[in-house]
Amino acid sequence: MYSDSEENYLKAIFHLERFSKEGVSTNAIAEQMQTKASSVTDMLKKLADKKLVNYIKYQGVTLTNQGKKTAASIIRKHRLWEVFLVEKLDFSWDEVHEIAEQLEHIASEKLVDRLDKHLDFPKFDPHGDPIPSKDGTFPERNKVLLSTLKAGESGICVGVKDTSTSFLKFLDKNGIALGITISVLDREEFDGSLEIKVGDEKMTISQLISSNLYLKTN
Amino acid sequence: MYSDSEENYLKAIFHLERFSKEGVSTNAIAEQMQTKASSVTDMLKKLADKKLVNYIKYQGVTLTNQGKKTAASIIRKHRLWEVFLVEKLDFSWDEVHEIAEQLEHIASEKLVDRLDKHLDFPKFDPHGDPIPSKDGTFPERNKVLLSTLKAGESGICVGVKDTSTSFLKFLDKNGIALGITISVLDREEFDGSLEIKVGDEKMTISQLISSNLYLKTN
DNA sequence: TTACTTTTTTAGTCTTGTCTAAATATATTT
DNA sequence: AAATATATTTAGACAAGACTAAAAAAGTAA
Repeated sequence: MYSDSEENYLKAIFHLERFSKEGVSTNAIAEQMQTKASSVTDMLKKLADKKLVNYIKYQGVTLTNQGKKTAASIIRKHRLWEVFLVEKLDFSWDEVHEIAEQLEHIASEKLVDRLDKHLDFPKFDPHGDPIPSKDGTFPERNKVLLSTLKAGESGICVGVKDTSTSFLKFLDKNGIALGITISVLDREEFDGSLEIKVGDEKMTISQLISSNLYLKTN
Repeated sequence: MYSDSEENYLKAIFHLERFSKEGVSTNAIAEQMQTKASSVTDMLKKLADKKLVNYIKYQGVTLTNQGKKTAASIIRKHRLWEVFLVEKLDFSWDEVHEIAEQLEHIASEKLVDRLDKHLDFPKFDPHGDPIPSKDGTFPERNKVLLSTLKAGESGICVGVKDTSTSFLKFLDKNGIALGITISVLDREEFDGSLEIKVGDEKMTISQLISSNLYLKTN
């Protein structure tokens, strides 16, 4: 249906759209895709011809409904494959992204449906990100950044904001994973660092760390 | 490492090499790949540059050791994915080929190893074809064509020679699948047709059918 | 408003993989 | 061996997707 490259652009625009109220800029896409602005312009014209984006010269782009639907289906495939890799093939959550980047382009609706069923219809991927349903709607979850908790509060880790390998490795090394309970023992107002308890371990983490960890509180 | 297209050519040459004692001809590859002879010539030059084939103008090609190893690894991935689709996702054996054609190009050695383990190291795919090991060696199996059996003999279905969708559908419709026991009740010498028993059902099949079904006898 | 900077687009080129049409090599007949 | 047929390669073109360098538009500052 669409080329791998077209699908990657749609995905990039979809992710960028959540942060910009206006249309997404050419340069923003170029940075996200690790490519040149001129290549982006070329592709935007093609996507516009196919009615996947609304593109006005010098004004950035937005996805059409068809574009959104397509992007959601790619994200759906990506996240389902991530669940598969972690749950069934015992990969750790910091290893699966690159492989899922390839698997998300496999074309077969039946395959995706069967995979979804095989995994028992998961609603969130190993990073805690929501898996859109077939019709493109994203499930919601009550999540809050660890950095917003006060001393004495606690919650269960349900996701990360920064998905970089270095951050995920840091979490692994410190025993922080999905489902782990984290309590805030004390908070240093000067630099926003927190003293927390993870399982039985006490540790101090910087504001940068705590503002990239999502918890579910009760 | 190699492009999808390069991998597909290697696979095609690998399969064709088993039938021709000499080098594989340009036209044979073109037919197998559903493309034009001129496109094949172009690609053969590229593969020769990369030391994957031995190519002499007008004389056809053979795979180098590197070429054979690469082809075997692609076939390995293809067949492991087919096992996965049938065993884990409940696809039938006539539906999996196209999807596996896509999955075979996913690059991740770790993924293949984990998949192999997850499937409990299968030696044959759902069509009964051998799955090469990591080092590229193919397992052997004592198999014989149904058409070579005499009246009174029987065996267990372990594979097919013709893998076309129409043939596989015919088998499905008639209750013939891997692991099914087939007995030869009578043989008509005039046209080579056989009266056979499949489970509790008696039926008559043509020579064309019986010469495309592999059985394991004891 | 004019001058300067940044962003975006255009124009032209490159690579990969494909194609058609024409040329050349090999195979087969007579 | 010459004539014909078939197989293969070459030459030139095209589409997709990316790039560089230059031009044009938009944004910012004096």
